[in-house]
Amino acid sequence: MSEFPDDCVDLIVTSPPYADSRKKTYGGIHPDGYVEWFIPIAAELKRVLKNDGSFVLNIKERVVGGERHTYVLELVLALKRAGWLWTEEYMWHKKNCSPGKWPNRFRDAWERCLHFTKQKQFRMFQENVMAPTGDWAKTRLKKLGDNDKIRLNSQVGSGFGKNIANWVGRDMAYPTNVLHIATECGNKNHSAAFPKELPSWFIKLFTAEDDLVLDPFMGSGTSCVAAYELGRNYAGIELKEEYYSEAVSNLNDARRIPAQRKLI
Amino acid sequence: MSEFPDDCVDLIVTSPPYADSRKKTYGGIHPDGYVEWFIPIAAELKRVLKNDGSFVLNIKERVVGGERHTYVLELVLALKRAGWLWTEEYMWHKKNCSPGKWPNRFRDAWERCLHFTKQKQFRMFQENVMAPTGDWAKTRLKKLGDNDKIRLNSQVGSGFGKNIANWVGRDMAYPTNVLHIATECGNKNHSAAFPKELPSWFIKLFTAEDDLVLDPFMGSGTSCVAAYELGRNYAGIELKEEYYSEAVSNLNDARRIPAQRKLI
DNA sequence: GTTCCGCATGAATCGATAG
DNA sequence: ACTATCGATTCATGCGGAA
Repeated sequence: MSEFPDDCVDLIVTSPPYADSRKKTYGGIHPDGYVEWFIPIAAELKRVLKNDGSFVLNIKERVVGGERHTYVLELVLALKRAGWLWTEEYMWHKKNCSPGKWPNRFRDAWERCLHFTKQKQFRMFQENVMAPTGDWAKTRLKKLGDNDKIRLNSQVGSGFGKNIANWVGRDMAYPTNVLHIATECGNKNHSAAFPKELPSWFIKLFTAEDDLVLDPFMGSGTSCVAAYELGRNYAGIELKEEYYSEAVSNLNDARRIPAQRKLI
Repeated sequence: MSEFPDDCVDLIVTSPPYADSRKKTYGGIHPDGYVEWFIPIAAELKRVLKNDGSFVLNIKERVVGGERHTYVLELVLALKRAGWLWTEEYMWHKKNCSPGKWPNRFRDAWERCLHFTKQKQFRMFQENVMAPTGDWAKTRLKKLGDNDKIRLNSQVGSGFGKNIANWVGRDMAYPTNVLHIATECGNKNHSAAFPKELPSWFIKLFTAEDDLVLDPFMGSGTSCVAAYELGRNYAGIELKEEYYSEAVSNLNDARRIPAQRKLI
């Protein structure tokens, strides 16, 4: 990242390695040292980000010794001390979270999407993530699983399927700061990073076409693919050769999404 | 609270006055002094709570100067330093959050329900809050009319009708740590407290009948009414005479919920 | 062409066992 | 005494193949 000029990135959206969770692939950052490890990286991120840009950090603290570790809370405080503004905390509701049963807790079905900026005024294109509502939702929701109806009745969510584009011009509403997105599982080879819908949503919200999106922990390139599909420029950084190759492969397979579908 | 004996409360569930948000009614605790104000109260809460009890704190940080204030994060760290275990953070997704539009953020549709305990081992009755599974919904609900679905839907989490009870143990699944509950939009006089469903869920999860539930910021008594309805004992503390009277009135109107419905 | 069913899969966590 | 590994538990999703 040191080769990047100052103030050149419009949006940073990333999902860094979670503390201790991928020790086999990333070497494992210990929770107690997580903040110390992250802060110098955040300083470079702040340097390359434009003043009216945004930094979206997808992260969730792990359970250590029966309680939630506090390194994410401490990271927010440390980033504030480093000059970042903690503008908002979006919530990713994972509709299909990992199974399991334990005596003292339920399955964890949400992650944080922390939104940091360099200044109070920043670029935001709210219309780009409007979601359907009203009568439209009633008819469209019929095609969703019954389970969605039961658990998430009448919710105006954060973007549904891709064919949503057909309904442009009908009743649309601004979303909330809660995103309802399923994790990608199934027949993918790579270890499922966050679902493409997640970076897509923030890319649509915080950038325009031809803007530059950076993912400093690229992994298999989900954020970069999302940026490419939406007609944005992208930059990704990845230390692991294996992940890098996979990202290149995924980006080669990626296709731009037709313009009229970008608005949704 | 100083009159309470040690280790007498099974569950503390409360929604304290949010910093600066109700200054007209509560005198307004400034965000910067929030932790300092809360810590001595938390010490008393820790004294009166049984060792295997739980403390559920419903709270959300306000926006101050364009960014989220950090007093809630600092409160968690301070409570940990005071000996509390930060066992879990449940998320309350407000299905119908208040309308509004701002240039730099969307409507806030979630609040934290922080779960603290005194020790790793605590009482938890997971079966009491089980919800229908996806398969159950797909196969069983298909034959019901839409009205039936809606009616059932509205009762998820707050006790089902009688005929649903027949299915207990067959097609029920444990919930996640995300609660989908609508805010109560009725024309109540008091400034909107949390919906009764929220304390009800935690009361069912963390207490048995005849246990003692405490709400140290009773307000209009929502938590106490929930406890009473579920056959628990309750204690509430409220400084404002006006709120206290309203709570007494609400408690006089409350009715116990028939036993067979408590289990769902 | 639909609808239905079966199956693999996942940023998980706990408790017990082994080093 | 402390850390590392492993089995058990559990459910929404999306795919492919079958009806």
